[in-house]
Amino acid sequence: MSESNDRLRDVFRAAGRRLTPQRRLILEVLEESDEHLDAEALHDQAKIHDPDISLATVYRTLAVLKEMGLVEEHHLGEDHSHYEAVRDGPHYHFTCLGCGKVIEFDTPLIAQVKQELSEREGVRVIGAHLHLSGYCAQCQAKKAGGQGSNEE
Amino acid sequence: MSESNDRLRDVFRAAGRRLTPQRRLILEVLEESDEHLDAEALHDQAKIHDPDISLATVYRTLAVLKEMGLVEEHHLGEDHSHYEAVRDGPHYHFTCLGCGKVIEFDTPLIAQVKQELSEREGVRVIGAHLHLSGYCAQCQAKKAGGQGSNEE
DNA sequence: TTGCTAATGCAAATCATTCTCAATAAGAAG
DNA sequence: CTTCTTATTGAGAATGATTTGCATTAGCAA
Repeated sequence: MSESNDRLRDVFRAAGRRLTPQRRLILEVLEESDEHLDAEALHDQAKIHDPDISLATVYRTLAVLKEMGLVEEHHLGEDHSHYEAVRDGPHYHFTCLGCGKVIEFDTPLIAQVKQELSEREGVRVIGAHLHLSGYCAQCQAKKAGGQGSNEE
Repeated sequence: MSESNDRLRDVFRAAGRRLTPQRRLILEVLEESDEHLDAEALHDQAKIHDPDISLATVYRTLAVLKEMGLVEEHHLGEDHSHYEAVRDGPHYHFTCLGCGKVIEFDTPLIAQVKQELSEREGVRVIGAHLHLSGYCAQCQAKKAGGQGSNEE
């Protein structure tokens, strides 16, 4: 317990930052969640383990983690942000306009788009967000079948 | 002037909405702008022609136009929204993290991604937002050349 | 022209996010 | 293990964007 515990601390030290229990907690909650949490949901989850953690700290930590590349911010709905721990490679999102479900996917085609744009415009591409929207299979069936609305 | 004037009105009527001078003005400002205006900039522009138009009306109209498919909303920077009149086909954005410049581009590869995802997941894709970020040619040169910072 | 009701302007209200500041605690140094 | 420096925290006020309530105005169908 005295050795593996310091991996994350080293990452923070390398970034010239301090590893606090709050930061560790916030990152853990994000990593253990399958969802794309927003700041408030994240705060709620974190409060289970540390009832005193403040929303301001959540936002501040999110900014730090984002800067360190450990977390990504997404604008999925129309309003506020959602956050996600960076696991493997980049991936993209599809949101169902009917039920709100989010499907994650990946595709090499985006790398091609980056390549294409880099050559055409001379830019250096660092980040890519792709957000598709439409209707999932279930919601299509629902609309086609009957006009009964049993979904909010 | 008594005939072409009603094109837009018909579009509104078909949507069960009223065409007001304010709505016409807001759409005109958006259509005549090359930029991706935010609500406040749009309000400023609109006030030139109608000093009494309110910011609330700008937001309300933007929502209506978006719903009618005449306008698109983008999250380009990190904070508030920018709006753009829908002209032709879909197109995508690159934002320079150095100077904030926005480059618009199009690519058939996104259509491929849609196709791919539709087949794989059975979804029906309606909208697509692709937002790349990085550094434009000038900002790369600036960073490489000297450390002189002449840019905010 | 009339009447119904959507749309407007204004100001107050919300919502998400950031900031201020005194108190606390991480981590480097001794 | 104690000390010191200063980044980080919690609480709440502040900010900025967007929305809403309400009384008034004005589209547009009849």
